[in-house]
Amino acid sequence: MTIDDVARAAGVSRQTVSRALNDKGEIDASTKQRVLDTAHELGYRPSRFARGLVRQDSISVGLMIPDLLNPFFTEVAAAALEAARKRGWHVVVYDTGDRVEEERGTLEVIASQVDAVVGYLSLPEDEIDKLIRGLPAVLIDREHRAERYNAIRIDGEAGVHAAIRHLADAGHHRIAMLDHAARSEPSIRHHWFATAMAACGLEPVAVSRADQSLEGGEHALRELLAEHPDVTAVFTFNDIIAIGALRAARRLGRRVPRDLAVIGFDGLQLGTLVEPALTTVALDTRELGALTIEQAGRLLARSGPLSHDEAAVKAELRLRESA
Amino acid sequence: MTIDDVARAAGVSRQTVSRALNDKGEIDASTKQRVLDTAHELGYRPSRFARGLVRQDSISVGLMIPDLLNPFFTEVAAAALEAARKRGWHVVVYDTGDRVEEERGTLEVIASQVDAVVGYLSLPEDEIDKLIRGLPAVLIDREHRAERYNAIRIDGEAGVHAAIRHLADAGHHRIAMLDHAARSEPSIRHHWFATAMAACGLEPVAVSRADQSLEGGEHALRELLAEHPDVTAVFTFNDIIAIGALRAARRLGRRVPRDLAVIGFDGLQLGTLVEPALTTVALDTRELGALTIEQAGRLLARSGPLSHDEAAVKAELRLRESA
DNA sequence: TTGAAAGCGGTACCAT
DNA sequence: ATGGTACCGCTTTCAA
Repeated sequence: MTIDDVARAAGVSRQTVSRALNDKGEIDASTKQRVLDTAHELGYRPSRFARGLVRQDSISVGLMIPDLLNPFFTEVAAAALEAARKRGWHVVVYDTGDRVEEERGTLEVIASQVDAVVGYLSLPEDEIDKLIRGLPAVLIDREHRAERYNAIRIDGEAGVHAAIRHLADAGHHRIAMLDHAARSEPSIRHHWFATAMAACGLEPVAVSRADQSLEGGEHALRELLAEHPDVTAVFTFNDIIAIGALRAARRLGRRVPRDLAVIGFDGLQLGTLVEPALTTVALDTRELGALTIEQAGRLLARSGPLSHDEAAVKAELRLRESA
Repeated sequence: MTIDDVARAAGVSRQTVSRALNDKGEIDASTKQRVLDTAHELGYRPSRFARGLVRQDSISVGLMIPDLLNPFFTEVAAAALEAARKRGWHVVVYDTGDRVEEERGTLEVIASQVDAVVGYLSLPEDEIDKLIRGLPAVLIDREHRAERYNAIRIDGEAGVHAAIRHLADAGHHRIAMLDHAARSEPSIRHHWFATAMAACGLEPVAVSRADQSLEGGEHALRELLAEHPDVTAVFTFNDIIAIGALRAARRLGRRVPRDLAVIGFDGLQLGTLVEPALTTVALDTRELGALTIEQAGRLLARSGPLSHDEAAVKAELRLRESA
């Protein structure tokens, strides 16, 4: 079913069909109506590829998200969508379910579908290279693993320092961290935590690892407190883990923040919803999304990319109730 | 920058370039390498449109979501993405921010970008008609407003009946509902509520309207209880409103479920997270997503669409702690 | 107002 | 192993 079929059925040339469909002038009203009618009867739809080929507009970017149901990634995705819409871009979203095979498969197929890829990728850089073959890419939060690709960094150093300082000022000196358990190396957030502790003249009581889920946080806090009952404050890799910890604390009968102070990382809206509201080192996810899209735009336009400093979003301490 | 530029630069024909890029056989290894190198130097990327034009594969659907940050829609989106990925489809996501203006603008531009649209649309059908001009569309949860389009319904009748029956059996007879405030007409969920109440021989104490937000639910419950202090149970339009109500109840010093029973609708994961966990009439969002994509597939294949009964997902009472 | 022809940027088929 | 040519389905330019 092509434009020619419609033309034939309506007894006109295909240019006339094109005119009718695209609301161009220079066409008799009755002809137009007749063409429109036959097109409708035939159930004709113009090929988006043929159209795109000739009108060189419309940009679409692929957005890679590890798990859309994780509220943090939901916020990032929403922010990226918003920034893209302002430019009239289309965003093709892929949820890789945190599986590298899915990442691979998606990247393999993505190259012929979008003009750029943005988002979270856990594959090593050389493998990404092979898969996307020059497709412009903007990776988010690669921590120390972003060498060759343009990445948007999350700079939580000052925020974490402020958080630890806040705990220290409140008299806490038995402080622990719940880091994530995904990769074998400690996270960069842990690094910030360690230097912040040192700057306050404090020694971490312990650093446990938690799955990035409510249950993960709950479980990890229970274990932590079992081993170190004297801990009075915890800093966590992210808000999800922190909220799990909050729940564990409540079930253990520890009152937050009186018996145990909890500080998360991310600044999720979800944190305002729990009781007590979560104190956290907050990220501006909308800025993160905007920067990501901005960087993609620069790559596509081949104008200079954002500098190392510009390509970062700073996180800052947001005091609520849990610390 | 086209395939011809690369061919010229490498001193070969464009077919040879095509072979090199697509890993076809029948090409000298050294030639291939030379072509690949020049392509890389030139920063050449094949046009996805030209490619799509000749290889007629790859389907992409537009997914319209009113507000991705609303956890319910996040779940639906994730479910649709999952179902689409199983078929190898690409999903272009549009967050309309609950504004009809955005809906219009998106639909207008979408027709030349995707093979089908699915999701939530609040525009009236005749306006949708004009905008998408025959693009296959699957609307979700149009309640009673879906006449001509294929829609996936949410059938909560039995679930709501079970919920009200549960309340009645627990001795509640002062029951109210917090409906949504979006449209002027009462929701179909309200209709189910009303018939369920009647079936139990009960008379609703009141039906208030709430914005679909935590604050909306909180506010609405306060007003409701101010006017009708004798209410002992509420059924809400959705879980978000219910969670807001939960918060209001706690702040008013009403213990849930002892002083006030609360039942929501949707079955959000979020509801397991609040304290007490929310009893709700739960929807299988994954099934909803799967059905939506399935229906889109049938429309594209021009095979028969799902029947009225098949195109529905049933909601059922999920007892947790709040009632 | 309408139609013929020339692309848009690729891939596939058939020679060479 | 490589190149010539047709063609994918549509829009734009130019004549008629």
